[in-house]
Amino acid sequence: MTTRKDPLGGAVGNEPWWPTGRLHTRSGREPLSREQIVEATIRFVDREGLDALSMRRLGQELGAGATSLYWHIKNRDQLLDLVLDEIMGEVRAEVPAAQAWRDQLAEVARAMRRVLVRHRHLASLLGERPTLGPNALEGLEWLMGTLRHDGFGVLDSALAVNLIVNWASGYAVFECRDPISGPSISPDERQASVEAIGAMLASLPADRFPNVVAMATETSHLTADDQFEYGLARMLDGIEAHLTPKEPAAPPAEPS
Amino acid sequence: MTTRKDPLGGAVGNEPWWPTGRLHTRSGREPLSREQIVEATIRFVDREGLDALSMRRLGQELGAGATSLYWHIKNRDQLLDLVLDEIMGEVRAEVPAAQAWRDQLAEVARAMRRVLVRHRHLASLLGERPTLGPNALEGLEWLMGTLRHDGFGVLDSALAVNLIVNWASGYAVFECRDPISGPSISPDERQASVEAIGAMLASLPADRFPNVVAMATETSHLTADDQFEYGLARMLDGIEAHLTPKEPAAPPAEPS
DNA sequence: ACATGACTCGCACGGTGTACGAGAAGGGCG
DNA sequence: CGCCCTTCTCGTACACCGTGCGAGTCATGT
Repeated sequence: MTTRKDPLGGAVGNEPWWPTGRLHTRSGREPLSREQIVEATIRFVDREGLDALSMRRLGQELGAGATSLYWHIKNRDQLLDLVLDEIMGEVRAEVPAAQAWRDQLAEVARAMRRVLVRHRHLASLLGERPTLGPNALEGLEWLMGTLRHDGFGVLDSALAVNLIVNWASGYAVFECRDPISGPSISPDERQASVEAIGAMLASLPADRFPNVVAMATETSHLTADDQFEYGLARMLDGIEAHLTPKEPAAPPAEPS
Repeated sequence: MTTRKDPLGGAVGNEPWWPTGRLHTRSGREPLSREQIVEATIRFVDREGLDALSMRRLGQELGAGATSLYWHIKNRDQLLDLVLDEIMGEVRAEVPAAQAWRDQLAEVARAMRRVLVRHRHLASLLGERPTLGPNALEGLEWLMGTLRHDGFGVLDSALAVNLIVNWASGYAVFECRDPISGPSISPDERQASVEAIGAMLASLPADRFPNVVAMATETSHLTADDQFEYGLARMLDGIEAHLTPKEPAAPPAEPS
């Protein structure tokens, strides 16, 4: 509400574009900000895991008191919503722009998986709370736009986008959940869990679980990328086969 | 130090993680049992939600002290593992036996979604912990067996099963996640909340989110079943198209 | 009669989220 | 200059959490 003159003639009425708030608190440090808290939360959870996250520990991470955070965020749940939307922004930021709808959907799926695997301890949040933040909506809007520009109808775009994004998210969540997968954990951790699960599967009676044992042995050379690309290809094949014969590059398109 | 025996399968070497120890009551009165605790947990969470679950409240549900439960279960996490495997047993129990692989996979996907929606507050657990319990393994073994019996190779079966089960689980988790939590169990109420979210999306600023708004309005008549069946059909189409024309023996052959 | 094993449970400890209110400090205004 | 108002931090407090520990109860084996 400060009515200060804007020397550069900015159009802002309420706030200058540069923070004019106080620079020092009684402890001499810059005040917290919501962005700072969200960033610190992501950093902390990436490093120590989601179970280790508490408001007190997060306060320590920021060199602040635990309850100081509550001036900037409503509660812990809202903080997690902000965190989730932030990494949805990461997805949106790093998906390459492709020409054809098929490549576009594939790149979105890969970017979603890449980001979730990078923040593997945050992936499980996707199963607990809806992602309706501004970044998620903006990404959805953009992806819908590219498909429509390729000649997809609204209904076809919605179904295809929903299917691809849902599947890629779910795949990544399960991949991050399962310690046997997840290429971003340290090798010794991964080795330990692989051996543990392998030993468990080996302990299964081969007469009662012949197919599971066969599966475990014959798929041992498959990486998570292999299975992801397999599913992605099958899904895009199914979508493509279901399209009406009229092809892209046609602005108007009607759902079948 | 007291050297008490406990019914849990402690000191595991290559044993599966689930408890293998037996328990039997000697007293005339019926004491607690692991099955009783698991059943009460499912009942409680279905009624009051996952956040309301605590060992003290669960003890009240059973008319027992909170710490009495710890004789039968190792800790809360193991209890949730048991709960998850129990509803995996529900899935296994109610999937109809079909003849063709395509119908078989479809019925498994539908049963998975049906059970998770029935226990909607438990669905999010799937995103947090792997499901490697005996019921899940048995169902996996059985499904792999049916596909192999239909001529699928081990690798093809594994990829297809993994894809379908992962997708159906993820879809159901997200479906259960989106409706606002509450005592609503009936599908009508659930559908109502889905429509409420659709209405919220349709009220977004149409100039900034034209495609999202168009999607929300044009898909308002779609039920969750419609979208599930759409995705299921696309996925099975993709799998079918990838099969070698005649019979099994299709190596992974992953495109890039 | 006595020991033993199978359970149950009260207590306590250190942790959690967060409501509350006291305080500190910079900016605006007299 | 003093004074207040807004902004922001944080210590304290409260109810609740998971669960380790050991004492207590009771049926059964010998």
